[in-house]
Amino acid sequence: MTYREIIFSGILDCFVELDYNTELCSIRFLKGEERLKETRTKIASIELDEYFKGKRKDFSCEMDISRLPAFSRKVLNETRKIKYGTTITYSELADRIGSRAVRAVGGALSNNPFPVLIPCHRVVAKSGIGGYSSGVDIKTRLLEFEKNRSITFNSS
DNA sequence: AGCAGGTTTAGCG
DNA sequence: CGCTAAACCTGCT
Repeated sequence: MTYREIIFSGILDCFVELDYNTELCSIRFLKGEERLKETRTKIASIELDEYFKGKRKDFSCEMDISRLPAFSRKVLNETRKIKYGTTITYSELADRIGSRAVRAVGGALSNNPFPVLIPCHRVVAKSGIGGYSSGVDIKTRLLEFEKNRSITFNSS
């Protein structure tokens, strides 16, 4: 029994698919042009939708990453601490978990099952934006969006 | 074992 | 500044 919800992201101009089991198990961006029907009943879908509408900065929903390798879990848990509208580099993230495996950090991020919820887009290269498994264009838009939105949050 | 990464640094033009 | 090469560590075959 698997359950699927779809929301639309205006800022990314694409649909986003959330797969649930008993818990949320994956998030991905849909590339196709086709119109899809949106459904938002689960907490993660609702919170993610609010995020895309600029009404939410952090997430309360549960994310199960227990089956991932230990190193990946460390990386993702550390990534969750990065605040809205800010960025750190791959090497800094490696430092924070007491490792020098900057490349492996990138590898762990590329396997992030919950993009946006676990803000791997906030990890950038020392010079340049770095990569993003769903496409660097998405990463760029997310960062731009958060940067502009931070100003709004602070001044309101 | 071997290999490929969402990197980084240094070295050279 | 741009390009190349090598070192770094983890996870998959």
